[in-house]
Amino acid sequence: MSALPRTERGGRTRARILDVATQVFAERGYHDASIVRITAAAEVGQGTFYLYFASKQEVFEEVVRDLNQRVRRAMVAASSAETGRLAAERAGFAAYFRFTAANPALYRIMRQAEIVAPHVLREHYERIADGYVAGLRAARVHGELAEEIDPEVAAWALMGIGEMAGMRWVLWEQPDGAAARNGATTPEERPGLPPEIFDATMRLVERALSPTAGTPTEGRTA
Amino acid sequence: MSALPRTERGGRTRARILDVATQVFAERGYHDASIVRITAAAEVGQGTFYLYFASKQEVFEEVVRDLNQRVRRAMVAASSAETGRLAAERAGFAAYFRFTAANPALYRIMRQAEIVAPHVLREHYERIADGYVAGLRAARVHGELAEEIDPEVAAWALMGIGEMAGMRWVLWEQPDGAAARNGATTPEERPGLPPEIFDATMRLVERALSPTAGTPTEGRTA
Amino acid sequence: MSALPRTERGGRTRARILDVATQVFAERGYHDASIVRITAAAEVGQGTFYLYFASKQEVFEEVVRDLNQRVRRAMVAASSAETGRLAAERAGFAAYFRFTAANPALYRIMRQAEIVAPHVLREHYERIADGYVAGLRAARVHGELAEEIDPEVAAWALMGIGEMAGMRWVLWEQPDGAAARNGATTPEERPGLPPEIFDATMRLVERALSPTAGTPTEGRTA
Amino acid sequence: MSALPRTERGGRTRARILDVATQVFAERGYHDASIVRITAAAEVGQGTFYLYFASKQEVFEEVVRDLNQRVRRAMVAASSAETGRLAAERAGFAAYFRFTAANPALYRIMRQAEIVAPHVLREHYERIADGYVAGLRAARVHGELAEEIDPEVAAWALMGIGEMAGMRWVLWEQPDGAAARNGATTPEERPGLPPEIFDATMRLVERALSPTAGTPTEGRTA
DNA sequence: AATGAATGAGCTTTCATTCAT
DNA sequence: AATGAATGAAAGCTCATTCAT
Repeated sequence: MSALPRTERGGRTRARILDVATQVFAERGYHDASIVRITAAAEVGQGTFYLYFASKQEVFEEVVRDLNQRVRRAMVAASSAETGRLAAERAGFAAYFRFTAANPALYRIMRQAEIVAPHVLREHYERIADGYVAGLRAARVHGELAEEIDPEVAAWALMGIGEMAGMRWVLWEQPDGAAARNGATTPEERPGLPPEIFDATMRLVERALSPTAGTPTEGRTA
Repeated sequence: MSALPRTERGGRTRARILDVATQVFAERGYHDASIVRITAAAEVGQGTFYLYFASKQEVFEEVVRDLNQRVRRAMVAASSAETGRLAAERAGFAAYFRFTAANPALYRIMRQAEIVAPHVLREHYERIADGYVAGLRAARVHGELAEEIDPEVAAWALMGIGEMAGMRWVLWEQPDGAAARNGATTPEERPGLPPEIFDATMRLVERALSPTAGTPTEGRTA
Repeated sequence: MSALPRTERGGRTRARILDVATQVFAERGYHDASIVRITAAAEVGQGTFYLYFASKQEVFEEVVRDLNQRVRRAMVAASSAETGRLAAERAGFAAYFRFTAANPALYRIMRQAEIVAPHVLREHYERIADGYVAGLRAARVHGELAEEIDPEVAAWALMGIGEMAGMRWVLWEQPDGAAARNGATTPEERPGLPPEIFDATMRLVERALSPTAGTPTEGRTA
Repeated sequence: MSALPRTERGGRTRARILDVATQVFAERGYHDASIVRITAAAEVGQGTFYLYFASKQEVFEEVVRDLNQRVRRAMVAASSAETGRLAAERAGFAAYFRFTAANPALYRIMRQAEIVAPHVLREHYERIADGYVAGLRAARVHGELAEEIDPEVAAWALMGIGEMAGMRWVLWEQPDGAAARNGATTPEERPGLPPEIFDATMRLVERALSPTAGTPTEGRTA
């Protein structure tokens, strides 16, 4: 049976296993990610695994929750640095792409979650959507969101756009070194998405949401 | 070794296996969809499977290609019935949701493909995107697509919106019998998506793409 | 059930299967030599196989008997061309090596027979031994075999020497093109064994058997 | 993955599996010696097998190497107890037959190795041959080997004689209880081969090798 | 005479999990 | 807290053989 670690040393062991599990799940898929492999990579015995996690399924769910927390924190951090509502949204979007670029595990693990742990996947999407909805409601209050737009529907649309663009231009391009081409150096500046794609995407998003649609936004790069 | 069936009887057997495999993969996931289960459901011997497919992986890829073909055909059929360009796009979108509602297998199988057969998944998305791009280019020619919108980016955004909305409002709602609640009777009228959601989504899409953005479209139901 | 072929065409089919089976058994071993592979190589349907052989085991035994017949014929033909008794023996030996060089299948198939069809293997060795025994008895009558030598024991010793030398210097050397190095052109002259090894072997054999032992034989090359 | 046992308990388990595998391979042949059968006979779970051996092929090779080591040790032990060179050779020969009589597995497994693990089989023969060559070279130095005899060729001839005689008079006779008939009691005295056959064989060998050939040796029994 | 579709037992191998130490 | 030996069910896949055509 699993339990919370009682000592600091135990805490470190548990964290190491969780970390390694994330990588292994992402690289090999849930089913090929055997406990043997995970424990070997974490340099612990197989039995040790079961001190901290009740089952393979359980680590997987933990991994999903962990990733969800991390990506949401990155998005919140980025958007709360902005003052304008849509500017905040744009910043959050960019943060999402950056996270994806830095943690391709996110995608691959979420894909698996559809089968392995559907309820946790649902939570993942719902929590991100909630963040978008909150942001859009705030924008609405400030008159920055077109009246005819439903924040709920818009939130899921934004997520879909982000996920698909992330897959297409971040993940698939990654081996080609797209990020490097951007010439950006600090993580804050690295957009994840190629800048022209990011701009085109934001233009589309802003046309959809902004009350003053049709007015092209300035071509800022995220 | 697998081979193409040489007799009509063989052709029927192969088709039955492919069909059953689609269901089983969708219901249980690639890993739990054992050959034993597939062949039992298809009511053939296990060896028979290997007359027509070289491996489990191979049927899976075949299933993905088959679904891709079917969904694209449904979309093309629906949109080519319309005359206006964006009307065609709207019709294709609706067809996608209907297909999703009728074949929830599509989603679940594509999610798995990310891990099981990434190159085939890529083909799947690229082929659908190509369809959108072609439609949007045609719309551009007729002045129905805003100048500042990149058809490529828009295509992937549309796919993302469709996929996310389909997951959220078609798949997740399905056990609740949402489709039934709609009161629609013929498959043509069944929108897949609840009509108010479909409308809200189309409003957002049309704001994003149409040159006359900001002008709310009338609330047609797909 | 299998039956003897009734037509000439059937005879050809059966012969083709037997021939192909010999090759496939030699190349892949009894167990990896599947009926599918054999029939495919023979370009007949799987069912056709069972028109001529009752089972896989049966073809194998037939193959063993066939090879035994062929190697004995080669040996008899070679030795009956000689007049001296030990000269005949030497010629038979050489024929054995030549056959081995030309049909490496012989070895590989006999090795398998130990497990797959032990009684047929026994027959194989006993028949060859019988040939040697007959030759040695004739030599004894002509005073060409030392009194203290038991023909039965000598026969099996000769077979052992031939088999081991064939394995060591014919089979194992074969990829190195040892036969080619000999510069011999007609099959009759090709010794199978490198000539210096063949001579050394014959010297040893003749010392063992000849009544005038210790008298080195002239270094003829087979 | 297989690994060396890390505890004493593991060492015992591995040894038991290796031992049982030798018997099962000899009795049923490589192919019919299923892992299920081996592990059942060793009274361990199937998975346990794979803790110590990577595959069926791997145990088989290990078994071959193990047998090779044991038979060579038996031969060396027997021949190093003798002082005369050819006496040593004779003692080694006898040891070989005794080993064969006590471990019929040797033959049956080596036959299989031709197909299953040819390179290991080759090592097996080469190592034994090396032993003979060393012995014969030493005999040559002491003037106990005829000048015209090539030690290399003689070594392989001796192996061939030993193998064939062992097959014919040890293995094939065994079910008839030949060894028992010999009336020998201690393993040292049990010749493996019926004494008259052993003597006849040694006579032949000594004629072939000894510089004073033609001089019948006294009919000592091994 | 010839075929190829169909079968299911049986193979090797993997893996999450338990437990004694 | 940590380990690694042990397990056995279950997986994917092959194959000799049968049989309807």
